[in-house]
Amino acid sequence: MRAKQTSFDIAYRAGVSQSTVSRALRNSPLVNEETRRRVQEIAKELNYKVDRNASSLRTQLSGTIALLLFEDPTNDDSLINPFFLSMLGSITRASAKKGYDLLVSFQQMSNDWHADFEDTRKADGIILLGYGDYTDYEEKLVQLIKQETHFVRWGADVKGLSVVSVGCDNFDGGYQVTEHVIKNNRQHFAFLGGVSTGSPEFLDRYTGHCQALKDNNLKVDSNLQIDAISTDESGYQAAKQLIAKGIKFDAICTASDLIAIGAMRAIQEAGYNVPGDVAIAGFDDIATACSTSPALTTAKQDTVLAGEILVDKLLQLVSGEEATTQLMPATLVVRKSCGS
Amino acid sequence: MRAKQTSFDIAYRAGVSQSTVSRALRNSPLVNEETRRRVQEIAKELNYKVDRNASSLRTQLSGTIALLLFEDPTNDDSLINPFFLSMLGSITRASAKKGYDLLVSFQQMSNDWHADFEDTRKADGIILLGYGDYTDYEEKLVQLIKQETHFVRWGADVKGLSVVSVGCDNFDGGYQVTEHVIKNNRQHFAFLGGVSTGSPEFLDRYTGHCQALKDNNLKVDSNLQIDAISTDESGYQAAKQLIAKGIKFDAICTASDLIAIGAMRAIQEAGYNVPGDVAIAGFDDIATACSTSPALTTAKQDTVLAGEILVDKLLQLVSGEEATTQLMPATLVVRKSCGS
DNA sequence: AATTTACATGCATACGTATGCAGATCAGCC
DNA sequence: GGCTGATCTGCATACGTATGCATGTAAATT
Repeated sequence: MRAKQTSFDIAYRAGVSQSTVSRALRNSPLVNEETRRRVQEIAKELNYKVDRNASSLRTQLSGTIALLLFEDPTNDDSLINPFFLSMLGSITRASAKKGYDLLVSFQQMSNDWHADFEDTRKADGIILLGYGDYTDYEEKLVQLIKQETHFVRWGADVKGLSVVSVGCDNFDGGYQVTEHVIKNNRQHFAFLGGVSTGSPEFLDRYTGHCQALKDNNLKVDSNLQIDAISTDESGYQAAKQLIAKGIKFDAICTASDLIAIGAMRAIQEAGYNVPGDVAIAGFDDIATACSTSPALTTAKQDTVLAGEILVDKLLQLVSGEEATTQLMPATLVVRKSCGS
Repeated sequence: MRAKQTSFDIAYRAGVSQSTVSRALRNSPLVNEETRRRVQEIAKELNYKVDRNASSLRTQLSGTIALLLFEDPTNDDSLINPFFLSMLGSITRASAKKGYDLLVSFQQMSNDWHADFEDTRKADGIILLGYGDYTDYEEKLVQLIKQETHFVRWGADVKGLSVVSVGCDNFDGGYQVTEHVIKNNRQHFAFLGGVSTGSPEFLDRYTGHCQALKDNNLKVDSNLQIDAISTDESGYQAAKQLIAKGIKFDAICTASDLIAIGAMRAIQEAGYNVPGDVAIAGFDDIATACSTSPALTTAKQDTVLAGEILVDKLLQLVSGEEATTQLMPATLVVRKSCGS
């Protein structure tokens, strides 16, 4: 029916050549003001849109960013970490703001991302999102660098690799939260979240936590640290394990809000009052954090800002500029779960 | 450095023509078994990937699906309804399974989606996701149909339009949940969720709710129905409003989990016990639903299945086949918030 | 008037792939 | 041996755009 319009159709209608149409639509200074307006008007009238494939083929630029999400494989497939979903939302908005489309993909570590996205010219650059707790992750990054892939990643800085990372100051976040809880007169701290096996992010949060304890002359009891991955179920189990140990504690710091939420449930089911008997703190500030009862005190990672920075840095790389790793502040968000 | 490989490079290495390479890689029966294997081997070795733009330009097929999310503009930007995020996840997986890429975009109603995605050849088809509670939404659909856009939408069937919709049986879901609560010996029901101004989905849930009441000889008190949009804050406010009315109630059904979560908070803060004094039921079964305290009884919409069906139907349309509107069952998920 | 300059347009082509058509090779058959 | 048919390969071209180069025109300068 309504056959697709090409730049030739516009050219015919406007009485100019196809070249002029192309130039007019891209606001080339080469084309006369009056001509430009006429062409653009006709294009608008006919609802003409540049064929992205032809354009990309010619310019070798796709105008698209690929967002690769890789999740903890120990997680249930259907559950996507809400923190990353929030990042996804902000990245979508940030790229739209820059006029880029966003290709979203859940990825396997096994794939060759450069080949899959840059060689195919599906995307100009890649954003990596996910906790970096795989053994072969670093090797993957090395490969990407060698292939000169344009990419940035969310997460802690990777020592020794010239990778652009945008991450949150996990150490400081863990420190702040813990210090806040200490001020609420807690002395016996537990920590839930993978440390030995977990992601570097979790480890940093734990390290910050421990530092805050030390700075306040409190003891770090490794018996009160229990591994957990970032699901509320895992937090629930970890908390039950913790209770079962029978060691006294009056505060739980966690490596993520999901863990905290699960822990809170376990603690409350065990008959303790939060924060009366036990203070519980999270990390991330996911949307749910303000809907728990009591509302969760946590360290906020600003996902909106993070999304924008990731996109900005990636586009810098794409356009051949340098870009630097950046650490974003974590902000203490005080709610009810740790007292005042 | 590592210059991009083209099919000509492969052809040269394999000692055949570019045409043969193209055919071999697409598994054309025209090409000799032995040749095919050799070509594919070399391609793999050189890590060659077909240029998607060139391929799409030639075939006029993008191998991409566009997912358009439009949200209730009354919502805060940064908050994305977790139900839709869950759908996004399942749609991403479903399209990957079909070998399609997914372009994600938050959309304004004002745009011409056909022009933006099909005319640009960025996508072969479109999936619409969002509550359909705008006045100009139907007009938008009419336009899409007229433009012969390939699209499917999530939501209730649209009467009078030949649109492929995949939606949940909201009426039945509302009915089931309400009936379950009634069986737990509740008599005075409140309902939170936009009815007059809201989406057709919310209205259906309410209608099912009312029908269940009637079938059980219970009264529908319109004073106990309060509008709310799908955020926990809105649910919180609505519940406070409800309490302020001073009318007796022992059960609250809601149009969404987020509303239920907000309502639960308000109810608990007011000193009531859930479910002892007041039963609270949700709708959707978002991830958070099992992490509230008490865990939320709700009507589950199977997002994984929904995502697959949406993608399947869209691809049917893209390939020129017919596709039909489909209603998916809602499943009662009994947890703790309504008694047993 | 001749020459330069500035500006605006068109011509021709390349981006990398997919495919219709023609040609080549070879087996099988009368 | 000549012919048909089957099987495989290559040639040539089109998809729709962007851009280097050449061309054309009018104004400005000498």
